[in-house]
Amino acid sequence: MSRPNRSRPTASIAAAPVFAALGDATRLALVSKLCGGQPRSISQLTEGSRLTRQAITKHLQVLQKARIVHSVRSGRESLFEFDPKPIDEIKQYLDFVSQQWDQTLSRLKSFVED
Amino acid sequence: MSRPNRSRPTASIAAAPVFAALGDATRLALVSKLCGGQPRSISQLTEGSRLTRQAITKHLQVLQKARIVHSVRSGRESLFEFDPKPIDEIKQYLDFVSQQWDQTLSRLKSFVED
DNA sequence: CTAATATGCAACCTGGAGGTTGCGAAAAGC
DNA sequence: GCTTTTCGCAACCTCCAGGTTGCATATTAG
Repeated sequence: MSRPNRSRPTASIAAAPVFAALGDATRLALVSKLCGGQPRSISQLTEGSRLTRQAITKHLQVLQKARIVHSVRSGRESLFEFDPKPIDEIKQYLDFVSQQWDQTLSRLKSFVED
Repeated sequence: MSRPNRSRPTASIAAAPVFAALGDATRLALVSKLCGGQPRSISQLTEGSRLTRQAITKHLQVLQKARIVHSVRSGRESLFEFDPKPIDEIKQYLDFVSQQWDQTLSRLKSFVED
């Protein structure tokens, strides 16, 4: 069988859409609200913002396409709830990057100490 | 003095530009190359890609504005090297999000067990 | 039933992201 | 000195993200 191939960068390029979804202050604020666990309706999520409900709706759909969030219809309102998997995945990618960099630093250190 | 104010979401909205900088497959590939520690010139970084050198240059400038990378001129070529701080910062934000979610799960668990 | 609430859908606008080409200038090779 | 390399700058193009307004529809309240 092929190598286990743990977290090589080529595969992690799939993380780009998740990063892109988080690359907006409005959407980051939405994630911060929803990761607390309580599902909230679009109107509730619009409440604090100066943006329109439709703008917030579009942002929520971007988050939903990145699977960071999903919606459940309940009566006349659609409730959005947080989904942790994509964020765990990009954390793995960032850990890979940090680890590569730390290896560089330790190689440099042992070279200087030599 | 004002509260220590550890990692509340409002402050972490400053992470949005860093996420945006990582929200592109080309730039993710550049980061993956550079986090290995070896500084590389623009031509070297263009080598594998199907894009133009100027396109790669623009991507590098985006990464540089997000402080994920910085350039040093050396003769006729400008070498880019990785900078770990912004990535550490967004890792902290993601840890905050995961932690919030985990607290929700444990609250739910203790409620069910009750 | 009627009114208020919550949402969906569609058209529209604007700015900037991502990419290209063309040209000029500085460094290095020969 | 002449020729490559390597890069920077600028103009230009296309497309979509982000935002708005307007209207239609379903659901709940009274």
